Amino acid sequence: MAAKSAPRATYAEIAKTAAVSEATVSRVLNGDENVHPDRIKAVNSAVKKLGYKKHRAASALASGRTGLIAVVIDDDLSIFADPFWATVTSGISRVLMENELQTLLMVTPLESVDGPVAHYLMSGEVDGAIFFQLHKDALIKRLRKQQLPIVITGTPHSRSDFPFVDTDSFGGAHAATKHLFSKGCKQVAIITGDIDTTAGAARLDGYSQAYRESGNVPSKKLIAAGDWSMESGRAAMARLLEKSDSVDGVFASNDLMAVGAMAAIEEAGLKVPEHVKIIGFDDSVVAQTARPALTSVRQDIVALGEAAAELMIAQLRGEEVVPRILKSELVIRETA
Amino acid sequence: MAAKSAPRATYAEIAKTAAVSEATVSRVLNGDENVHPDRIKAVNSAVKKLGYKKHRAASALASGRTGLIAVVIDDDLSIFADPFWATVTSGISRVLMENELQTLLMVTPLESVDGPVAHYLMSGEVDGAIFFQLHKDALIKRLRKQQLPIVITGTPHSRSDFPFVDTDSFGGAHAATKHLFSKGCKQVAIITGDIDTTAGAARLDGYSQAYRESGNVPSKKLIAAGDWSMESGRAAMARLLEKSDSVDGVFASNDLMAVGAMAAIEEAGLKVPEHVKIIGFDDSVVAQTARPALTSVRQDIVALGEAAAELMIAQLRGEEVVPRILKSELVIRETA
DNA sequence: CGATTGCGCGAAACCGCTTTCACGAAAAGG
DNA sequence: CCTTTTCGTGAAAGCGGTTTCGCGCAATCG
Repeated sequence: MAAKSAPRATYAEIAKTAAVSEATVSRVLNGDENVHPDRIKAVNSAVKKLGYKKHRAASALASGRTGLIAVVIDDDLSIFADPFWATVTSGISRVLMENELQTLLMVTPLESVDGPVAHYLMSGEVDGAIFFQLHKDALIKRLRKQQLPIVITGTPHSRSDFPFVDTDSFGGAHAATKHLFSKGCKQVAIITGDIDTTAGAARLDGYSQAYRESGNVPSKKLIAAGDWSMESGRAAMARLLEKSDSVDGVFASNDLMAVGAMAAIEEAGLKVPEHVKIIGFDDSVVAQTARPALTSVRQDIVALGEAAAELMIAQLRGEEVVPRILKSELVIRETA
Repeated sequence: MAAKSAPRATYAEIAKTAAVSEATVSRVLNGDENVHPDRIKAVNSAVKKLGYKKHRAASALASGRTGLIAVVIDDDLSIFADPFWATVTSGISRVLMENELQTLLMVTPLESVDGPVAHYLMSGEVDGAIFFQLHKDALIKRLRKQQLPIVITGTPHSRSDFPFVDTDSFGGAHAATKHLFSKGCKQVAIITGDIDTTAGAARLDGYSQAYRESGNVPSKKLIAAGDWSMESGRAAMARLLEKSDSVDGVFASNDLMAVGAMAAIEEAGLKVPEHVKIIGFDDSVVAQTARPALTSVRQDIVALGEAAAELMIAQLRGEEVVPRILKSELVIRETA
């Protein structure tokens, strides 16, 4: 049942038509410096003439490099339904592909440091791993110790020396909050995400900072906890309206909660944005389909994935790597 | 920079501790029938004792089977942002993983039959390919001719003998339309998706059929063309309201267009569901965040992916394969 | 100008598993 | 009881690259 692929050219043939040894072919194809220009040319033209493509498995076996980068989503399937991760993944995939690397997708809870996936990653079957939604950093530490190049998408908790990429949550939240004040809001509340996550915490910090810059300190009453879900946004908003009827601006830490909050506001007989202005975060489809259309903090998600892949590639090359924080941008629609 | 993986066990060691030849080890590990039970046991316990894992690259080189299944998304990045495909992919990934196969993600336009991706797929680097969003079936035909196992997600145009999996678009549309009639609607319109796609056409057919079963024939005026986008839904609805002010039910071929239609209805000063009832298709997040919450046809998207993977595996085993159509189900919320 | 160093290159071992081939032993057949 | 099959098994030849090793030659040095 295996594919009856067209007969492949091999080093043997290239070596013959270029009149060099297979060793030299290998050197040329792997960019070894110490080869005479003439031979390089000869090999390259033979390669072109024969339409040669390197056999990945053979190369992997001999060199120990598989050309595979795992994209690991440490969770059950549901999380991948979030368009966010899918979009990041597509960015990763594009960049890797351009660099002759392949994207191996692993959607699975990483049970433990000894689980099958962990084992898999550690056994040299991939050249590197990019993690989303990090739950277990014990595993990551272990992998790093084994020299496996790692990139984390999202800021890791232990701000250790893991290479990571992230959106500027703090800056986005800051800008959103500031915008609400500039629109004349006096009592700006926040609906936080899960503040155990670094993104949740950073967004709260950005809000607080902007609040302080406005000359006041946000009262506890203006901070309502959510967990990223629409329903939690609705509940949080309901609580805010109860505690303080003067809330006239809300920064929700993601779009889903913002939409939930809008529902609560409407249920309370108030109108967005007349009575309460609101801003979300992510600029997801939901922000665009909401009515009124939701003002939101936009992150360039594809770019996030691309950055992750680039960090990976840098590591593979042995370059030093620094975390990368991507700018976010306020997209103004109707709610604020 | 390669990973300094723990020293791997090899066949040599297993053979020694089990006191058999490497050939026998291979037989046992690949499920060859003709091995004495005692030796099978010996090998298996040696494997366990040594914590042996097969070296994929070596195995691939020797056998020509890579254990890799490509998931090919024939489009640019944007399409993968659609949670639909991401969800399908996660279903695929899970099933493949359970069967010791890996998911190779390729998000890229398949330019031509001679493009790099095509070449890649044909050169035996993967054991099979699962396609989404098929644009070029010339390529697929070529791949099949090369014996490469293929599965298509979504009904292919040329209803040739490609193995495919799909949701029952016809049935879903039929049920939705019927539901609108049963709710007392008299003039039920449809907003179609791109009817060049098989899904778009099937949904229109389901609608028409249900309409006829209600004892009437749908007039042309009740059929408005969309292209799956929210904006096209809004425009289509506006046209419908113009042409016939008595429309009191709408089946939109996806959720995004349904949401667009709701906006148009509201802009016309009408209310959902009092004046116009509406049903979408997909039961995506958007259906849940919409206000009023959108009644929609739900497809089990993860199951779709799983089915695709299963079809793939069946082919790999050399079994005969028949297309699989998954049931859809109406999720009733507030709009109908 | 002989001795040392460095560069470019080919021979050959090797990566770890799969598969063909042939052989001895046991089972079946005459 | 001897021949023909069948069955279980190991030796060994790959699969297609990569990499070490060492050799010949030219450049460098004293």
